Amino acid sequence: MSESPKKTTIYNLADLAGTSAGTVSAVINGNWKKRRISRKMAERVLKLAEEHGFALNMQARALSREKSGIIGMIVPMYDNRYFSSIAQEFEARARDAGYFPIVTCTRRDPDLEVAAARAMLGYQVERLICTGATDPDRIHDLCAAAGVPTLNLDLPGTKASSVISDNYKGALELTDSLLAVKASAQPTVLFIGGRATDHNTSERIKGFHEACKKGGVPEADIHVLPCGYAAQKARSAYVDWAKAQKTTPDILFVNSTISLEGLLPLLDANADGDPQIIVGCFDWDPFAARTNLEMRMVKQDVGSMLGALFDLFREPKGDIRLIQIPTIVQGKDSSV
Amino acid sequence: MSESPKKTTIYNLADLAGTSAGTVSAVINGNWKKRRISRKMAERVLKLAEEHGFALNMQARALSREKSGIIGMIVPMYDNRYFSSIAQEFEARARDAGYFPIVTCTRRDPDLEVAAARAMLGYQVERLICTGATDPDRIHDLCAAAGVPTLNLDLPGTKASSVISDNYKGALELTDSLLAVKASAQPTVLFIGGRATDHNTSERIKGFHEACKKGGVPEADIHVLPCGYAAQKARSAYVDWAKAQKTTPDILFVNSTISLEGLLPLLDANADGDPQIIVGCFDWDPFAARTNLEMRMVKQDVGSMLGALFDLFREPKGDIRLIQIPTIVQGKDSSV
DNA sequence: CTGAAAGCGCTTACAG
DNA sequence: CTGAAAGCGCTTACAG
Repeated sequence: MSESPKKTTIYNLADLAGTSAGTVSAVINGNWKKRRISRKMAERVLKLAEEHGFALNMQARALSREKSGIIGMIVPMYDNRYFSSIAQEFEARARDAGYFPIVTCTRRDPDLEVAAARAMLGYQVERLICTGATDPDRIHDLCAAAGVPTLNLDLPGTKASSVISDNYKGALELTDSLLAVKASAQPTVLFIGGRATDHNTSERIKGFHEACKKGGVPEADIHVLPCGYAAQKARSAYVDWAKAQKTTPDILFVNSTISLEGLLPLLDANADGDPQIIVGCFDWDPFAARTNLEMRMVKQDVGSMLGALFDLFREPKGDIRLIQIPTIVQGKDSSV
Repeated sequence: MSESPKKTTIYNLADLAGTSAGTVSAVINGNWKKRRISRKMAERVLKLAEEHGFALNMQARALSREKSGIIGMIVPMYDNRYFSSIAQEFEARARDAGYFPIVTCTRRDPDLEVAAARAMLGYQVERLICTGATDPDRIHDLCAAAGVPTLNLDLPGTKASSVISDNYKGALELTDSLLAVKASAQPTVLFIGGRATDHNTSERIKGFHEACKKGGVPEADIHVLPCGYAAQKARSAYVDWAKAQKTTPDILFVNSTISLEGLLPLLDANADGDPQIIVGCFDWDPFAARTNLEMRMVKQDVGSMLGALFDLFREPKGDIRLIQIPTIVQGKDSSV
């Protein structure tokens, strides 16, 4: 338990044990049977390592082995239930697969995404998962030049395999369930949030639109506002829309809990006097599911998404695949 | 833009530029004025680096410099607004301070905490932040043996400085505000969740108790159930308590949103017929704040906490300090 | 059963 | 203005 201020190395251990660094290395790595090192020596080395709080320098090992054992993930943000559960699942699975996971959040900023990818390459990640990346193909190119395979999650790319939710179907089902509540009326429906240019939002808009059409909502009563995800943007887009329309929607499809967070105060106030707005949200949050609003949520199946992602690792690297994972619509009474 | 499958090194660049590795190194690191390298050469090297997507091998640099530039944080979980915002803030500030942040979540498992700390030491972190750690002192010892300074966040330790919320005062104020709602009645009050052995929970219980006493609640009507944080544990502890008492509490102090998540379905059902339970929660969540319950929440000031944490870095390493950051009680009408 | 030595990709005095 | 060389802490054929 010597409190040496300096780090212990395999050379120190070798001196102490009266052996060579190579032997210590073999013992520490647990292949002393292969090296046919005496059990006695192995035990001596292990004991010394323990006593000195020895931690193998993984950077040196990585340099020497020419592989780091690190797997990286970039993610837009943590502070939201969807992405934070992705990060949490990723960590657990990466660790189980024998990797050391590092994750960086890039605040949906394309430049930060690239900077983060570069930094990860500098730290020698063996693979990189791009989650919700604005431009995954650009990152793919960067990584490909360094021989690092990438995979896309949540938002697809064209140059590497992707695992995403079935956004079209999820949005369709969610919209169906919202329309069912207002079955008799002639509702005004509004879709709000997200970026029109991103694949997920455009698929969701398609599903939303399709359901509206099938539900007999006239085109004139269907409104779409892909104003960005940020809470503030959703809020002001909603306010502006309501002012221009001189009314509130009967049915509101909110594209992510991030946008919902900005809208909530407005909807809440409304619930007092005006007729109740039926709200749907693409993304789930245990507390949002229990506000005093008439609320339906789409839960993305993070467990299956990450399962599929890690399955792709084992697959013979063949063609680029797009895997779509079904989502679950949570009604007011769904069990949590 | 050569798509070499192999990584480019400073030697490759040196060959290409017709110079030496030392020179390339100086250019890449931006101290070519100091090395008095010709602007011409510098530009040539930079151009080649760009063309080849060169990424300096940070592991090699770390080995050579004997410092990694990495700062580590362990955190119990991501999947909750408090800890995920801590992780997010930490990342941003660490990056601003010139560090490369890595964070690992340890699921409140003491063994995982130690394993994570060891792994981080292996990756040569220069400092380690222990957030909500069960046994921060043990981790401190581990790190101290390797010459790595630690700091505690959220939960304090005795061997390194700590930044935590003012748990006593926060709980006192929250309880005050809950009692104010039921000012006239003779309420039964229940505190639920957390670990009696952890500093935060015990301080919160003290504050809770103090407020109850001042509020004139007789001891017999004050109940405390530190049953752990997990949602399921809180749920069954509550059910058992209610069964034994043959009643529900009038005022419920929930120790963290994690526990609240398990309780919510029960409270919700209750709201129909029975008298409304006044709920307080130590921790804040934007959606939990807007359920149909009578709810008050304590928001921990994550920004100030991390500010204080990074301030400690700059301080001359002196005595061990315990910094307590005030919390904010959010009522039903507080702006978000 | 074990050791000496080269090599991984950098940095940094040192020498010119 | 620039290069040669040692060293950071490992791993891994290779030799014995």
